[in-house]
Parts: sequence; C-alpha cells; structure tokens
Amino acid sequence: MQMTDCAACPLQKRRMFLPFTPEEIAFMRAFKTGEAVVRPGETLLAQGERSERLYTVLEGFATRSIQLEDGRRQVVNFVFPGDFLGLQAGIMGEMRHSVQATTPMRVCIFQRSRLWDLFRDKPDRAYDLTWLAAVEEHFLGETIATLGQRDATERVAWALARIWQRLSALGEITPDGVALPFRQHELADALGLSKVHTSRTVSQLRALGLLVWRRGRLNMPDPARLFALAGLPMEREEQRPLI
Amino acid sequence: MQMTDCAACPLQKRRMFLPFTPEEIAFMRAFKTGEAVVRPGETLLAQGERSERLYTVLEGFATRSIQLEDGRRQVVNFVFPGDFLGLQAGIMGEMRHSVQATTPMRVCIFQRSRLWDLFRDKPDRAYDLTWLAAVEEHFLGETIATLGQRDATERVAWALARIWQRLSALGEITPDGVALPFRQHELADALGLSKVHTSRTVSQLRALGLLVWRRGRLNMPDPARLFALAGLPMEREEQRPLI
DNA sequence: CGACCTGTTGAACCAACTCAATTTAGGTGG
DNA sequence: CCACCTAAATTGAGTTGGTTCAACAGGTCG
Repeated sequence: MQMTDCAACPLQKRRMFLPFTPEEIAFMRAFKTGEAVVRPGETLLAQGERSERLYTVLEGFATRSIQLEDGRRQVVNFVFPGDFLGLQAGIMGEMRHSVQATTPMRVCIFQRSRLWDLFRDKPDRAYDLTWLAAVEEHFLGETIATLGQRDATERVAWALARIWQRLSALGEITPDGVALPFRQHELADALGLSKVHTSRTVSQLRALGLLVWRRGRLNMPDPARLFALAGLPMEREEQRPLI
Repeated sequence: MQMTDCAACPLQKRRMFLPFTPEEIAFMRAFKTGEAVVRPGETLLAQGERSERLYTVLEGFATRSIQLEDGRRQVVNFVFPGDFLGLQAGIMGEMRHSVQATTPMRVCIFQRSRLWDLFRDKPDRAYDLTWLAAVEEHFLGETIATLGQRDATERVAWALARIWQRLSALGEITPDGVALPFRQHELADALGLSKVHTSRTVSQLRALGLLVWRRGRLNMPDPARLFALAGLPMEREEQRPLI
C-alpha cells in the first residue's frame, strides 16, 4: 500500500485544521510509520488492549464506545476525520474504550514508543496534543451535562447539531445537507435512549420541521431553531491542530 | 499568608502520588506563584471566565459543574486533593465549567502564561500533565457510560464507590469509614437524578446493608458487594503524578 | 428559640422502556 | 427485472423507573 506524504496530507485541505509549518511536516513525516484501511464494523482499538499504535483519522467515521460487564454499550462520542486515537493506551497503557469503524476509514499510524520523543523534541506538538485532549475533555463534559439533564428531544437535537457542526466544519456540507454516517441505533447508544424512543423522538423533530433525515442524508431547514433547542451557540468552531 | 514550600508539599506524604525528584521540586518552586484559601461555596473558577491562573488542590474538596442556559446544573465530577484545575482555560482560553468549593480548601497557584514554559523546558512535566488529562478523559467516559446505561441504584453505588476509592487512596480512611464531603444534593446533580430519588436510592442501599452514611460519614460494611454493583474492579489505583 | 438546611416519606403523574408486529430500503442472486 | 433476504426504522400498547409536589423530621447555628 502506498502511503500519503504528510506534505500532501488530505486533511490539510480542510480549513478547520491549522496548516502545518514546514518544520511540522518534516517531523510528522518521521513520526508517521504507516497507513491503514479499515472496513466498516472493524475494531480499530479494543477496550482492554495495550495498543502499540496511535492513529490519526484521514477519512471515514467511527464510534468510541464502552462496553459494560453485562454487555450494555455506551457510545462515548463519534469519531471524525482529523481525530487522534489511542492517547489513552499511549499514555495510560490500556484502552478503556473501543473504537469501531462505521464507514470505510483510512488512518495514519504512529508508534506509541515515539510519543515520548514528541514531548522531548517537539514541545509545540506536545502542546497541540494536550490542546486536543483539553478540547476532548470539554466535549465529554458537555455530553455528561446532556445525558444528566436534558430530555430525549433535547438530547437528539444536541447530538445532531454537534454532528452537523463538525461535518460542516469539515466542508462536507451541500445544499441538501450532509451525509450522516451514523444510524439511529448508534445515536440511541450515544444518548442513553432506547432505539424505539430515539426513532419516535426523531420523527417528532421531523414533524416540527426541524430536520430532514432520510437514507443517510441529514438536512436542517432551520438550523437556528435546532441549535437553540440543543442549547448550543451557532458560532463556527475555531481551527484545531492536526497531529 | 505564608506559602508552603514544594519540598515540604503535604500531598507528597500521601502515597497515591509519585514522589518529586529534586529537579522537579526546583521546577515546581519556580512554577508556583502563590497559594490561596477558599471557603465553602466559593467559586474558584467560573464557567465562561478566562482565568489567568491554574491551581493544584492541596486540601479540601470541590465540584466541577456545568450550568445550562436555563439554570439546570450538572456536576461533571468531584475534585479531590492533588487535582489540577484550570487546564481548559489554560489551553483553550475559556473555562467551560465552574469549580466550587464544598469544604474549605487550600490551593497552589500557577500562572497560565508559564504553561508554555513547562512544555518547552520540562517535557517530563508536560507528559505528566497530559497523563492527568488522559486519566480525566477516562473518568469522564466512565461517567458517560454510567449516566447513559445504568439505573439509579447502580449510579449511586458507582459514585460512592469511586469517591470511597479516591478517599482511601488519599489515606483518609479510618475504621468507621471516610468523611464524605458531599451532600446528597450534589450526588443527585452528578448522577442526573432528582434529590428525592437519590435519597430513596441511598436508603435502599442502606437497607441492603451495603452502606452506612450518616452525618457526613460513609462506611461500607461489604465493599466487594458494593463495587460489584457499581461495576467496578476493586484494584487499588496506580500512583499518579502531581503538578 | 426560630430559621435554615438536609434528608425522608407519601401520592400522583409522566417520560421513556419493553415487547411485538409491520413497513421500508438496500443488497444479492436467479 | 423480479424474488428474496436482511438490516433499519416505524408504530401500537402496556409497563415502570424516576419525577414532581408537598408535607414533615432532625440537626445546626446565630
């Protein structure tokens, strides 16, 4: 398999990411040790595993999820192009959640053993990594607030608004909306709702004219109203570093 | 006010923290710019604020919470001695949650502007900081799984087990249990339950002989059963770095 | 002592769940 | 192109876990 050169990283074309400096390109080239293709349904990182690899998503979508002892599953969040995976195993030794592809994916591979070099030699890259971790922490906190305080309608609105936001930041938006890579089943698992109730809630939002979601395409006739219901501001997210 | 010298840091006595190397002591001494006392109920960091300060908790307990637009409040997690506060504002610019003291606290103060120096000059300290962020991320994920999947009984068991675990790692445990610095009200806000139902659930656990909780003291007659109900392993947590 | 805060208990209600049946949409092979 | 199969989504009906409202008990403190 041929490996994409970091100088030509396809993610760099998306304006949601900060551009690499020439120095960063040189470093990332050395840091990157490979590339992989993942098929839908495959597990990229498994809960409990001590992975030696870290990944950056080049293309495709996934879920991060936690499996409880008795089989119940919670989707912790959704994974998009540009996301960095495996920091937990990289730093803590063991993954506490799994990452499963929902669409075909392409990922960059890094070696866990080189993570320390990054901290030692490239403080700016280390800072960026911590930046990503801090942003992640913020999202997880928001998720906790959503699961703890909001009702089904608000939860669904929130999740779809967040996904919409991220997809449009990636430039995946067209006049008839975005391609939604997740199923209601995954949405339900992410929101702590049953599939049935998720379906009912979605149709309710549809009936209110707040969304059109058919055959994997999502559109929002009136984003402002949906975002308001979701308790989210409509601002564009700031650019984020890429690792 | 007199300032504790890092060489005599009271947290170092607790065996849950990795001991400082002499070099680390030297660095922390320079990094630390002050100390503060906080009274119960005071807000140490406020949601939306661009704090110039970072803190490490020396003593006392707090909650991190998110306030929704309409006033609903979600406790994201509980804060214990040794916790590092303000990374979000430090890195992302703005706090997305508040930190409120529930008991009197004593905290170390650092300057946000020096955070970058830490990455540039002390990669090992930067690594530790990221380690803390990764652990935090793991806990938040577990919280999401709890709120999304577990019922009231399991949630309460989980929260009390986690608090118990942390307090005993801090060495705060005596033959008649631990001093619990939080009220049922805060527990309810952390678990997404009403106060009333939290109370009922606690009494149910009491009736099962799984816990004794009166006047701010918590004891667990049979920790193994409670931990099993909480879906948690009983292992001791590994030592963590201190910043 | 009164005021306040924390926690407990009862009763009525409702949001979300479960179980089960049905429809819709893709995908595959003849 | 149709027949068939499977996965995803929808709908109905009955149940339940948790909520709300309200009253009350126990401790603590000025």
